[in-house]
Amino acid sequence: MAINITFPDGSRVSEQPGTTIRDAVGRWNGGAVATTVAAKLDGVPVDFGRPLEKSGTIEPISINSAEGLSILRHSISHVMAEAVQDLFEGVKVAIGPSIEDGFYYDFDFKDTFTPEDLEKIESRMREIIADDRPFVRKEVAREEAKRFFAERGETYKVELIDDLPEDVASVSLYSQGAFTDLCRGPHVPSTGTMGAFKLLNVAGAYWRGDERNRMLQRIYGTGFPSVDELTEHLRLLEEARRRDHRRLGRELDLFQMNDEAGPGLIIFHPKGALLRTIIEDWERKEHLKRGYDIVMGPHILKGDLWKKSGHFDHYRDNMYFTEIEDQLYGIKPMNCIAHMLIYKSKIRSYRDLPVRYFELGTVHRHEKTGVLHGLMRVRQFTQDDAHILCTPEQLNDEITAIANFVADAMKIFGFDYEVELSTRPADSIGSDEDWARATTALRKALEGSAIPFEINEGDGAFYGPKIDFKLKDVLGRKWQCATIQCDFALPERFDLTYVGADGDRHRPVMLHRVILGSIERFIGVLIEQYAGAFPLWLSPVQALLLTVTDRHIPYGEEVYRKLLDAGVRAERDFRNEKLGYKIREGQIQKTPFMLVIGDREVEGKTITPRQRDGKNMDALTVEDFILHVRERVDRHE
RNA sequence: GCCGAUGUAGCUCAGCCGGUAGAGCAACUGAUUCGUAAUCAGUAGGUCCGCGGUUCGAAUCCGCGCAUCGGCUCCA
Repeated sequence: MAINITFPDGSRVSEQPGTTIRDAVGRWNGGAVATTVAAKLDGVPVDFGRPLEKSGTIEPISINSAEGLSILRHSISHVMAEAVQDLFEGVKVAIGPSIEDGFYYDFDFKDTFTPEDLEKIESRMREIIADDRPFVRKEVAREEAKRFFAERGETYKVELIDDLPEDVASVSLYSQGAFTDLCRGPHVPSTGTMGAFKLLNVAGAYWRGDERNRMLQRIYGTGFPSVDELTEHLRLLEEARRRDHRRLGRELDLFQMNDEAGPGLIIFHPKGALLRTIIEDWERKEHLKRGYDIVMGPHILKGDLWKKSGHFDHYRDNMYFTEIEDQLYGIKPMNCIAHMLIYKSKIRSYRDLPVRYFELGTVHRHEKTGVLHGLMRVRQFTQDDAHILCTPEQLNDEITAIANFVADAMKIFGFDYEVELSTRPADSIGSDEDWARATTALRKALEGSAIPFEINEGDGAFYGPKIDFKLKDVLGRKWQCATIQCDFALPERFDLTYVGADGDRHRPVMLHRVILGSIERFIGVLIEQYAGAFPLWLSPVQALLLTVTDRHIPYGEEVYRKLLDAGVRAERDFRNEKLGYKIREGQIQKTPFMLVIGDREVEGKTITPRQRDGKNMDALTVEDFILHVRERVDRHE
């Protein structure tokens, strides 16, 4: 009896049961077969060679789609696992999924894999690919699969099967040649369909991502349908290395990290400190404009306060402590405590709310050595932190205003971002009702502004749920910067109150929020975003003055003076070097403007700006140049 | 914190099987006074990450520690 198959374009064909999807697709559109790696049968991804059993819809998955790419990479990971087991005796396989930029497979092996091993594995993979072995799917009973892997000593697979929900009666196995893996699939039809791949590096990874478990060896690789796409991806990796803020930070003389000073501590050089000052000045201005008050708190506060706040019980491992005259003091990892003390300094009326306390607050957090990374992850950093105390009724407007603030800031710096809502973690304080209220408030504000978001279960702060803004840089990498946290717990613990219109005392709600997050991290992201070529308004040096010969120095000094007086950040290179040499150095430093001063300029009382893109502006007076710079700085260019 | 790799001049890197350290760029000095990405010549520069061990002798081999890099866990 024939069955009816519907394709995405609406066309229907009649097929005999047992016909493969491949054949059906071939009859529908012969051209599609070559680029198809699998298909969705009634919306469920399955192998291209799967026989049809009943009527339904088929949607081919192209190797050029995101889903197809993921299937390809997953298949490559199986081939890699086979190659590894071929080459090395006693390797156990764990898991090997496709990931955003490629794939990995985790192995348990007594020896360690070296970069040379990766080459050997790649060669063996090419042999397997040349064999063009089909990926064969087999559905077996759960117990049979367990026996199968137990006999082969594949204890990780046995554990995976044991942990399946009880109602799962059977699992699927995929084999290519002699290698069989527990796998949901689908896979590409055969090992001949592998596109272009490359193994990249080997790293440690805990079994099931739990640090209490055994550490396995993870081999990372990437794969693409074509060699060209692989080459382009490798070029992007190279580009990322070229933009690395640690490298540019040294080359542009922005900051250093110093072994003698200690890990995770940044020393800002004049240009880095200037860049930071520009950003911080912008922050102060923006916050005052938006109704925040600037405050400043101490770096250390008595231990009892940290006990009261819950930090001592829930955040102690991340804190540093010191002792003064037998009194325990905690070095602040967050800025909220002092802000609450400011709130408590007098009786507050509902008419005073909301209050918004802003501080460029420098905090210290103990980070494990292995996580430190340039400016992105450090032990001392400064947050553009604020705490807003408001009535429950004001909560929505305040959260919305912060989200708008984030949107405005990200626009100025040229970033896209994604939003996540993180809910209550296991280790936390406060009542269930308060957590529910806080989470709802955050969600409603996002929904009210039609901001799309994803839920990140159990990832909130210990005192409240949070909205995280993950900023995306030009290379598509994501960074956590802005965050809004809704907190009913700390106002309770510190007994913060306001007098309501009814004359009674009420509890305010506290919002913790940062816009750029850590200034250090944000600068790191900015360096990579702009590849060190900062826009004019941020550039520590906006204009570099270059003399052609020594006789132009007096006029050069005059110009330099005028620029400084006008607030233009200028530097001089009046050395006795050829112009081309000075320009090369200025260009390497990515200076927005180089102002050339020679006979023509001295005579006409002008300067000739050379832009970073290599083009010259027409000669103009210093005054006109200053106006030009000011206009562009005002537009945040 | 865990797994792995790495650590030589300011930077990038070479240095074989253990025999006492080298290049390019940068720096400094001199000459050159020059118009849009590198003028020429010379000089100087090293705790070979640190400590200990093996050895007649260690940058090189071994151990411990520190730091960095790539990941994992964690996170702004």
